[in-house]
Amino acid sequence: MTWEASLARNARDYLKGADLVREGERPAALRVVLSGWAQKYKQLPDGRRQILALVLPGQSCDLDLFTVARADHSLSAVRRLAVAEIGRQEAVALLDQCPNLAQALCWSEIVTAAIQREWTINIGQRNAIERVAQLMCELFARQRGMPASGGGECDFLLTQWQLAEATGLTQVHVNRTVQELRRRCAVELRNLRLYIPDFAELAALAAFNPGYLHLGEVDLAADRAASLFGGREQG
Amino acid sequence: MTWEASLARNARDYLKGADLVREGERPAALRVVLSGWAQKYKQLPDGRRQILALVLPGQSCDLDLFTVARADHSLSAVRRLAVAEIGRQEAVALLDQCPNLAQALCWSEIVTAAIQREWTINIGQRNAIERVAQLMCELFARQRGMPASGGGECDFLLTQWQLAEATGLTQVHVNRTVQELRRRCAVELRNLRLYIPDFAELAALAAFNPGYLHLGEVDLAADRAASLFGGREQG
DNA sequence: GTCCGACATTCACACAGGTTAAGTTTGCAA
DNA sequence: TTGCAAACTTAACCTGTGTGAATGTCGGAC
Repeated sequence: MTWEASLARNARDYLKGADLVREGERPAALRVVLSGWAQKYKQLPDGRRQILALVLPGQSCDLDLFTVARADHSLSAVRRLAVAEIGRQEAVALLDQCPNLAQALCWSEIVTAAIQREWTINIGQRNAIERVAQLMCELFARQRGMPASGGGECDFLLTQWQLAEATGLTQVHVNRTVQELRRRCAVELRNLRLYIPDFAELAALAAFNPGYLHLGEVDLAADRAASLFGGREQG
Repeated sequence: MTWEASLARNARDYLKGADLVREGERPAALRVVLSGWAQKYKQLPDGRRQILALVLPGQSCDLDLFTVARADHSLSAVRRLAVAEIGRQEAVALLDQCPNLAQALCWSEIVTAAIQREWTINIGQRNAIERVAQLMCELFARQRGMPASGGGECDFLLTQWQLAEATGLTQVHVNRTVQELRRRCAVELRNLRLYIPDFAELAALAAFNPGYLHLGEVDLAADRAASLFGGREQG
């Protein structure tokens, strides 16, 4: 059984908002996003919700969940989502016969942790405009890498409500903020696509520093992560 | 060379505020806190600072930093601090000859990541009282475990200014908040000690749910890590 | 087409928390 | 014992963001 075959054989679909894992459950599978975005989130008893991380195609959702008795956060579909859910036994067997895979997962965990730290300072220190701009920069860079110059476009599957839950703002204030970004011609958001006329300008607005993404740290692990997960390659 | 001997031989002291690692540097050592607290932090270009995590005695600071080309955050001393700084070669040798050590570090990374997620929702969703109360609950539980009933006391080495940087509030508002907690007899803070008369009461104030600390799950995890990674990490 | 639900937008108003700037207390070194 | 810096308090004032509710818009199902 190869990795690719395992992904294909275990594919599964979810509708928008459907939970893959709920906080407190015992997660039993290793999940890899095939298409669409997944979100990690936590909720307070009264319903306040924080999106903790976004999982993009090619990424694994829950290596962390895999080793832990009870999930400390939930995982759900941002929109329609396809994932491969590889059972524990099969996952262990695959990792066993392919140590590069284990290394790749490890590297992905390290980058995920770095992103989580950046989200912490984003929410803790930046104001509304900076927060939204920063998140847009990150999502662009994670999909397309850092543009040498000028701008570009990429997928953007979040509603303004979800954007609010990810940035610790309210949906109303996110709306004001997105419009302000639009007014300044820093971004355009249309049809689930994000258009950035001048990336450097948006990055300046956000005080975006891409170091935490560890792009292009040509590491044995990083190198292999790209090929193993079938995701796009980084320079 | 045993682990304990290595710790003792590589001990080193830092004064309050001194940096052990700065963002952008290539971290070269594995660090373990012997006494005092260390803080991970990030700074924006204009000086706004967010404390990302606190490292308590017995914990390692930077397994993450160990595998990465350039540090994505800084590490400094909360107050006078003693750490063991084990050079890369020596660390690799130790991990090589003691697979349990690698497993333990792996587990510690998993819990650290879970704590980082909790800090994200703390800053993103809770109000000032809840944030401060939550952090106090966490620091108590990490030092003393969850009390079966009643309260207790523990070290608390943060100034109100640092508490502000950790919670995304201002120093002035932290002061108001701590006084409000005092007024409600939820906590007392004196001489670098935190006194909690009734832990359950403080936990309720904070909507504190200790699941994310994964207390008492250690053995299970070591087991699973072993099956996942064959008991050894990459170098 | 037209209906409907999901999203986005707008508005008026409220307030938690930020800002600035003094004090006051505490710890500790000389 | 004094002196000084770090830490903590207090106060007056301000603003970015939250709240609640109504309205507008768009795309897909039928």
